[in-house]
Amino acid sequence: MQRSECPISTTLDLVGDRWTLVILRDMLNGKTRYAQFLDSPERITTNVLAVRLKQMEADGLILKTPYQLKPRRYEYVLTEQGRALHGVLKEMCRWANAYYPKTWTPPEDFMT
Amino acid sequence: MQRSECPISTTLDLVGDRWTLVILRDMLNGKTRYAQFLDSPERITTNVLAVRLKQMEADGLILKTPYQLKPRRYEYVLTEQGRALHGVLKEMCRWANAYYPKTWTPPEDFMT
DNA sequence: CCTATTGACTTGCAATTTGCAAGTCTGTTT
DNA sequence: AAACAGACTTGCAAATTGCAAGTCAATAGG
Repeated sequence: MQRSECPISTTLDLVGDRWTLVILRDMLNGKTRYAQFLDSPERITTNVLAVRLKQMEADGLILKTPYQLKPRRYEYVLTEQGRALHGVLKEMCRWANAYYPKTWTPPEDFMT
Repeated sequence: MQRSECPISTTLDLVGDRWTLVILRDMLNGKTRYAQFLDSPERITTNVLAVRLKQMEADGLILKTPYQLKPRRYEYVLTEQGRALHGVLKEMCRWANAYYPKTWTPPEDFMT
């Protein structure tokens, strides 16, 4: 449900919460599995992770695919649409590095 | 309270909600006053606007200044730190325009 | 067979944020 | 006095988040 046709509010309708872009960061950095996301420094909780992943899948940002059938195990991979949010995350890194000097410097390949 | 020292999560600790970047957009587009924000197409509610503005001021993104003393009236202006989030919003416009074709095209000067 | 393990969630509860709608407060102006 | 404008505040309910523990299904191992 779109709040308006402004591109900014449209984007925020999908990713304007505390966690979605954190998960996207992890996926851009190669994480695909449940336990990997749980292991990030921000310590997302399982209920929030589950509901965010389901929403991201519904929004077309990620795909949930089985990586093993016995027992059935899943991984989550970015779609092209999800991957295209990389620019937003890069700009966030630039901003935080400028105004919060204690923040980590992102790997060079993340910023290219 | 920072979740981690990752620049992305640090940024999201400040702007990772449904409304802060919508307000920032309005301010980048010249809005400064209460009624102007209330008049945006997304129809923010007064309680959310009030609490978001207060938080943005506390975080150093905006300044609340009186524009008139009788009766006392306020306006909100971006700090340099707040203005520097423009890049994030530009990337959001690019993303939404690419994947949600019905979204508005931002003014050229917004994207420069 | 039973127990233990792993991965992927789910549940119960409480606090916070959001949304709806109405209201209050202050200081004017008419 | 009543009306108006601006800047919030309040009451309520729904949604999101956070904490902690739990459940479920399908193994694997003894």
